[in-house]
Amino acid sequence: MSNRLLTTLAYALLGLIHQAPLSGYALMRTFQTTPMGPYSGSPGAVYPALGKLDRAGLIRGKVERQASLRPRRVYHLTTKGRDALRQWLLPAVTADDIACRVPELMLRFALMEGLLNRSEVSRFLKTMAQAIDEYVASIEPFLQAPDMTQHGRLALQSGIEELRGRAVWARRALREITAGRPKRKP
Amino acid sequence: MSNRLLTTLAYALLGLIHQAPLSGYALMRTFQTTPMGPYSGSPGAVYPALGKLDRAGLIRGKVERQASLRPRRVYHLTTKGRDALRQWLLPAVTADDIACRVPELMLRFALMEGLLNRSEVSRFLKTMAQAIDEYVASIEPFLQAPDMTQHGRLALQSGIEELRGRAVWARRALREITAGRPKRKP
DNA sequence: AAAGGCATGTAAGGTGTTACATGATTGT
DNA sequence: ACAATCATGTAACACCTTACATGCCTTT
Repeated sequence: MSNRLLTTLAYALLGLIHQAPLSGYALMRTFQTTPMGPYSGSPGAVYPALGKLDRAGLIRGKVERQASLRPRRVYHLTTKGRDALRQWLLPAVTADDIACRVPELMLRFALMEGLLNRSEVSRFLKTMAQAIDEYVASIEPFLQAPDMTQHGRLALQSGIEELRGRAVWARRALREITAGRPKRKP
Repeated sequence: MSNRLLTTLAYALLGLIHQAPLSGYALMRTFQTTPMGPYSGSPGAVYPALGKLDRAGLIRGKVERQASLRPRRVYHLTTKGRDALRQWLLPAVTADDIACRVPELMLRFALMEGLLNRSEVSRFLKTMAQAIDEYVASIEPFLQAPDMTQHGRLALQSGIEELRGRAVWARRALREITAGRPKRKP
């Protein structure tokens, strides 16, 4: 079902490297020190992932400090890596994404700047708002379910409110991003 | 740092079994069909986890259909399992929880009914609201950072709004849960 | 009697975590 | 000279996913 070629971590690495060439350590630090939080700042995840991306030809590391036993590699994106990143960023948002992968959607949004054009970004945000509406409509009936406990109902309400907030955000972001490109008067 | 004995999935299983004795299949179905979504509805995760919990003495399976080659086990919680579940549910919420583990916090809230008393639940919600305030205050400065891209800023705003909404929710839930126990007039 | 849903389980494979090991650079 | 930080990497281990295998039960 999921025809993803890489893990979320790998795409996050590609996205950050696209914004600016970085070393493995700098990538780790980015995860640790910014609110991008839990896409893992552990060396045991980042270095093997970088090695794989390099072997797959999606990134290339330029070695500084060459004569040393400890090389320091600064990675940059290859054309192939750019394409792979675009393939991940591009798809429209589905209700299933909303049910299971909201954090990944926000990561995609944060990393798509400069890789998707304005109409592709608009499509992302529009389909995201729609998918939220659809998913929320599908889970709201659970609020009335008779076997729902008080805590279950409250937790579900919290989830629904979170998603409604994200839909509002998506529509606001859409306006902000399309701003400066006013509609031509007929 | 994390002195957790079990995985989130294992605690989720314990919590559901506490609400009502269930079979492995019924547990999987619960994950698949309710908005508890992605705590995994895959048999390759659920059955081994149940086996481990059984061997550890946290749950016990009553076998129906005994003579058959395919037993059907209905699991119920042992005293030891109840204690382990309580240990997971009880701790106050920290800013680090907010940064990395919000979904798990919501799961804890949904499953603590009937195991924690009213003052323990109150503490959970109060510390959650406080921890959110604290964490949001710590990440808000990033909005003004000069190297922030437009998408980065928008994504961060979305995250901040989500957390603010959860803090509002926590305080509302606190009122709802403490309702019916009015303060005695002096 | 066949089909489809109920129900339990295993095997292979990939990924992430933790902990550790090591080297380089900078500040005191 | 020493400590702290920068920086890269590996090994052991647990876990989850996917795919598969198997058996029971109800409906048509």
